[in-house]
Amino acid sequence: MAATDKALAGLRQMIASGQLGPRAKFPPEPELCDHLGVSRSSLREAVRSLAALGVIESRHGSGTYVSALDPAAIISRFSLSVELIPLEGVLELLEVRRVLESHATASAAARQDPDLEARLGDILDRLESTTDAIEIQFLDAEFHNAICTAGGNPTVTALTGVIRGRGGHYRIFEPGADFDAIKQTSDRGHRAILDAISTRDPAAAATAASAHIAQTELWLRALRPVPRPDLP
Amino acid sequence: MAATDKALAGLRQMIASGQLGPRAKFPPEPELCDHLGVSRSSLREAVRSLAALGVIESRHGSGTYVSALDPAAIISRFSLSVELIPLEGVLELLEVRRVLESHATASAAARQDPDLEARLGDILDRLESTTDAIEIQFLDAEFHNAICTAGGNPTVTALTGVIRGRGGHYRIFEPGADFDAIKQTSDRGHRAILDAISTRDPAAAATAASAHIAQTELWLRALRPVPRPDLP
DNA sequence: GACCGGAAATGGTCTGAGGACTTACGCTTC
DNA sequence: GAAGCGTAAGTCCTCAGACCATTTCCGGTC
Repeated sequence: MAATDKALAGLRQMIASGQLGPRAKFPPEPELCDHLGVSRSSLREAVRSLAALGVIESRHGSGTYVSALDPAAIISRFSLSVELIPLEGVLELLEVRRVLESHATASAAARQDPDLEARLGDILDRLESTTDAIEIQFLDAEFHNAICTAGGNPTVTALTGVIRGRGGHYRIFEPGADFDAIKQTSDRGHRAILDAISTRDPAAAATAASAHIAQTELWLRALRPVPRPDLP
Repeated sequence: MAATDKALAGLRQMIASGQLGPRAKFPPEPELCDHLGVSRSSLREAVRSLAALGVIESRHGSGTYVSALDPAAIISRFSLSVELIPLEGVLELLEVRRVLESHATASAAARQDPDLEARLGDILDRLESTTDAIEIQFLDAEFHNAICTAGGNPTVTALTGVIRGRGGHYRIFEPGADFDAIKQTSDRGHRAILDAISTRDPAAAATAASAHIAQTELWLRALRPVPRPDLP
């Protein structure tokens, strides 16, 4: 087996076997090299691999540690790769988001949480009164994120967040011919979701969320916008 | 900015900017080092990071390439990290699987595909006639995988597959007091799913799939099995 | 034209050295 | 005695150079 792969397997097994639990500290690099039988370069490449996946963390001057192994945190690491997926693949991912967020919205509607309703109402008020693309994206994320969080499953929140982040790289809300029509439809979609949550109607909430995201998919398919450079 | 991070950002931007599309070849390492202003070690660690995420691939003796950037392939890379998540987190993930696979099963039921039904029936026949834990897991995976594939969204198939693979690390089907009861319930659950698909009833299919996976969640919560070592 | 062997290109691994950051400890000071 | 501070040890980070392993390509041979 190749050196880096051997180191990778060794590190993974130290965690998988339970020898090192969440947040545990690894031995220093020289010791690990000796234990695994590879050079420091190979070991470090293996460490970087697992760090990229959110499984371990290196802290300069301190040591190398197992991460908290929190599923939401690990899923969030996907944004590094998901953000590079071309539009075709993003549409596949949006179906995942539609299904998951529809479910989370239904869960949120099933709960009795006046605070959530007030916060969502506030977000929508601000959202409806702005035409700034950056602010629209920010408030939209806040709205959906609050609902998913209320849904109760952090993993779902993280996953939908990653996908939404990728979708946000495409400029739907760009000044142009369709801007006003799109913005109005989007605003109405948000209101429909909030109404369903306010009336404690999970089925209506699921439908409204599903329709709202399906609408986004349609716009992406129709407009085929190009990804924009990173925001400031 | 640290050297490795600088290299990482540079590589990502080469892809994000469209300068290098799917399957494109990177310049040789020495050239990249020069271009990015970092040493070869730092560059290689950055390359390993992106390789771990399924974004790029190094081929010994040939070169370094952008991957196909296929969402399903990228999601499959998650299994490396998901397999290390403790039971608590796995239960959160199983809710994701339940929702997604329920959706995919409904989609499969909505299609007219006699081939699928025949194949699923064959799998279930074999599944019902074995008590070998390894074979049970294999056939179970084949059953669910065939349904998700028929659902039509490869991303969903990959995601549910990753989560199912993690669940499979826990020995539910272990010879013991409850083995027979659990096996029978599981078999009935599979039949219910196949029946719903055969009768082209998406709603029933979604319900059956959801109930089947919810049952798995209950078993995991109740039995709290320990992860088993890797299979041969 | 097909096969084969060697040379070139390229990533993989190892070693050694020095730098940068964090942490802990002992000292000083109040 | 407690707080602040500086030093030293521990640890990861980066660089440089050399050599190995694999793939690819090209020319020669049959």
